[in-house]
Amino acid sequence: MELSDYATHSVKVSGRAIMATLNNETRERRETGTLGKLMVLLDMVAYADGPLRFTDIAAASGQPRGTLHRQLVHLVEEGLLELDADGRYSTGLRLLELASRSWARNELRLVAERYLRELQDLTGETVHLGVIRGASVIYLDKVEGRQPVRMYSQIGNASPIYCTGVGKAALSLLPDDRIDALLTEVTFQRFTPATHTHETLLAEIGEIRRNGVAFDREEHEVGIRCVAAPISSENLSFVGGISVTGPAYRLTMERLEEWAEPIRQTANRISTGIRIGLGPRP
Amino acid sequence: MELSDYATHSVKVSGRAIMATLNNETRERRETGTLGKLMVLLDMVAYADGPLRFTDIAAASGQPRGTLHRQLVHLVEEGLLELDADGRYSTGLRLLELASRSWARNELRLVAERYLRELQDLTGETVHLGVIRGASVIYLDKVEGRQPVRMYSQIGNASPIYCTGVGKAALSLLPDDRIDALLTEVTFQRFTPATHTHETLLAEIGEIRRNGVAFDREEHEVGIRCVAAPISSENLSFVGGISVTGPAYRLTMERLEEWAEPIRQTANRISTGIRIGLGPRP
DNA sequence: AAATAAGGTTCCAAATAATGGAACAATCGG
DNA sequence: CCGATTGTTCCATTATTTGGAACCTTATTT
Repeated sequence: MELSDYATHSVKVSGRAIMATLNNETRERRETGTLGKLMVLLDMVAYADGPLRFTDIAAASGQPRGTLHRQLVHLVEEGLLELDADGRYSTGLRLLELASRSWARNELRLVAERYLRELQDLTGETVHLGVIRGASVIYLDKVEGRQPVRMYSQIGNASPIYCTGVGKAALSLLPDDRIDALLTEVTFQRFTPATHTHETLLAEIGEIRRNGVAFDREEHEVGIRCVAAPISSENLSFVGGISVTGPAYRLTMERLEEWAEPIRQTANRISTGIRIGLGPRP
Repeated sequence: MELSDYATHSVKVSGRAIMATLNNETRERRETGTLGKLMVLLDMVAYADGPLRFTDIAAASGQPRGTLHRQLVHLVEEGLLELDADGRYSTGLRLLELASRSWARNELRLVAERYLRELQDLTGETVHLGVIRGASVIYLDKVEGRQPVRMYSQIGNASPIYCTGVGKAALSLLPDDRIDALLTEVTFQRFTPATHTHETLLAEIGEIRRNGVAFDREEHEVGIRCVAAPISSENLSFVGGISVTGPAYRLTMERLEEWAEPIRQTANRISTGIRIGLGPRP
């Protein structure tokens, strides 16, 4: 009942749209056959507001019941979905298990680890590492201060590219045509009075390119500011960034300016580390 | 080169074996068609020691090159795998993204959250929440002390059932025939001098049933002890547990005994919370 | 520099798996 | 107890996957 509108829309938008891989000149060819169909279901369940019943999924996916049934059985057998006693589907622990492996071995994360910590020590604020995927930033790691933390919370999270420090910093590395291509897919949602529009974002990109750092001036959330600097592989096969984030009352713009230089330096070190293939032991 | 032996074996063992769902009397029917084949590949990459090249995967999977090629393309298109500039495959960020959603919404975790924190406050030590999947314990959450933490590290991690407090506690809830069924799949690896064998484990299960708590007396790692208590849904459709873990020098057996009662109580509250469907707002 | 090998990719007829309509259970509400 | 709703199974049809072979492309050898 209250689950009846997990929005076919937002599923597609937040879930699948992210799929758009960055270096994909020839878009529109996600012919992944059987797997593609299953992933749509997985997305739907993952991005729903709560567990979904068979009927809900049937309605939203438009698949005939017989087909859907077998698909769900397969997903459950593989542990990608779970079916509880009340007949409701939610995502399976298998995902967590696979992601945990994936995360633990991620090369960028391993290289960046110690630098993030250094930045945290220097600033005392929360440090993030993120990567661009499609028109979103996905956070790969986070080092918080002394607080008792909800660490995982941000990791793996996907945020819009246009109102995060990491997103803007990363964008600034891309050639204009790629930026344009990316931004056509984006709908600019106004999170705060300071959130960018397409035009103001493009204007700021120029500035970011000159400075080598991007600021988030409460553009995503009121009361939250950050400084970020870009990271990339040599051929831009991936781009991302690191940022220092905190409450506006503590992070005045003056203070953020002070941190610009160390952030830029750290980002450069990470980029270099990636390029020369520094393993987990730099 | 150095990747040539990512062990077809350990892939199957650590990866797929975990799939064995608990309440599956009629095993041996993992007919998941296309999806199953792709998951084997995903597992292989996820459980390898590093990125794999096409040829490595081809050799290990035994698939003809043409077939394998298309399968990998599909996995990459869906973001489940990533192909770097050197032609090496590793797991994709899509997994992290999905798992992050999954984790954030997990009902058990949401119910348990505040209780874990309470236990952390009481003991000052690290508290874990885990669930049984096949013959492994998968950690769902972790609350650490004041240290600057590597939070994610343990979450999603799969550990053997027979040498973890949570695993043993959870086992103790199951009827003997199900325990037997589970343990036939298990090879008892000797991690420390105190690690259980099949026989000693069964012996301890009786004791755990009487006490309602399980101890890990340096059975998985020398110098690490823990107390754990079991959690379950009404019909045992899932079983798991919570534990308090720490260094042996601080966690004497006397101290662990003192915590037995609070842990038992907390575990009971969580079980009740689950059963009456307490949402995230208890 | 040419020849050879190894690593990847594309093609296509044959084999296999997915599809979806319909018939069949099970559960629910009155 | 009936009718409605929800979930499951069956099976001929349709679509996808398969795998061998031919084909590129890059390293390696002579």
